[in-house]
Amino acid sequence: MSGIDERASSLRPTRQRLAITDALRAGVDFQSAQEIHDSLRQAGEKVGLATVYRTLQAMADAGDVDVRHTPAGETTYRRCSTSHHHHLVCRSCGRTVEITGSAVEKWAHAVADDHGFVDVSHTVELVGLCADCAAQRDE
Amino acid sequence: MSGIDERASSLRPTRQRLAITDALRAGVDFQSAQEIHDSLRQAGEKVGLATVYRTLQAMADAGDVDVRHTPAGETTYRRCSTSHHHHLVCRSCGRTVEITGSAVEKWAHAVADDHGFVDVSHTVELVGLCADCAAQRDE
DNA sequence: CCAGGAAATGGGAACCGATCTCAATCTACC
DNA sequence: GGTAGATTGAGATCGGTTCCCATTTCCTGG
Repeated sequence: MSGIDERASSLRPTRQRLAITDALRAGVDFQSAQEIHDSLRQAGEKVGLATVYRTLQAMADAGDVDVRHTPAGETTYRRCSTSHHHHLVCRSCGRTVEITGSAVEKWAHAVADDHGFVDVSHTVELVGLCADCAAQRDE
Repeated sequence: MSGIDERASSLRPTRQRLAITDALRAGVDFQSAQEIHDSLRQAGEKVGLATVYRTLQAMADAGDVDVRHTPAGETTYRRCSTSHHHHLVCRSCGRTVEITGSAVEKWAHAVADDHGFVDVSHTVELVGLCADCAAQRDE
């Protein structure tokens, strides 16, 4: 494994890979490998679980998809340049608020630029205590 | 498991828990449960692995520590309000740059405030391609 | 100070997501 | 059409985490 990565051209467009790409396109949010495997099964496509894992990993390496780890320890994937948002999660009740912050986007881009990095994606997670849970804690 | 969480007062300050708190205090960055378990062993403290996991989880629930999932699938912990920085990682060669961005900190705080959340911690990860790897890819 | 009972502990089994192995299959190209 | 090399898939395997349950520790009331 050399440090230099080959062009992405070594990926052959097999039926399985196209199916996985489709599944990613169909899902609006992050999906786990197993979820994708399931939905492919239901769609009638027979694809091995190992293939799903391998393909998603290859895509992640190539930068075609973003990767995210859920609190449950699952690895989830989403195709790049999807309408893009972050989450604010309550650590007590799990309530989730979607955030779209152009401020972070700009910041991320600026920082990356500053260090000569290109093609940068980012993951942001805010975890706190929502108003209700905070009130309960303090009473 | 009711939706309403009890006060944190139900945590008894046992020797094991104090040891784990110490280990968290000693480490400057995120540590996995197993790393903490190891360092406790080396320090002469006999603490079961299950206890380490349980305690860290309880602390995370109570908001005393931040949780982070590494790409390798490990769950790591860091005590809150440690001197705090983020990483910019090259997805090809793994080069890492530490970033301290007061801009994000402010943004995170503002967003949380806006939604009535308190005691908010955040995790930010920037993944991209460093200048060298980008040059190699394009040649 | 002591007994009772709930909370906490720890070792090992169980679980689950992810990876690896390897023979069979398919695709691209000559 | 034929062959080399990439790809696939079923099952074994691995590593991190959680569960189980008997034992121990700690708090509380008497």
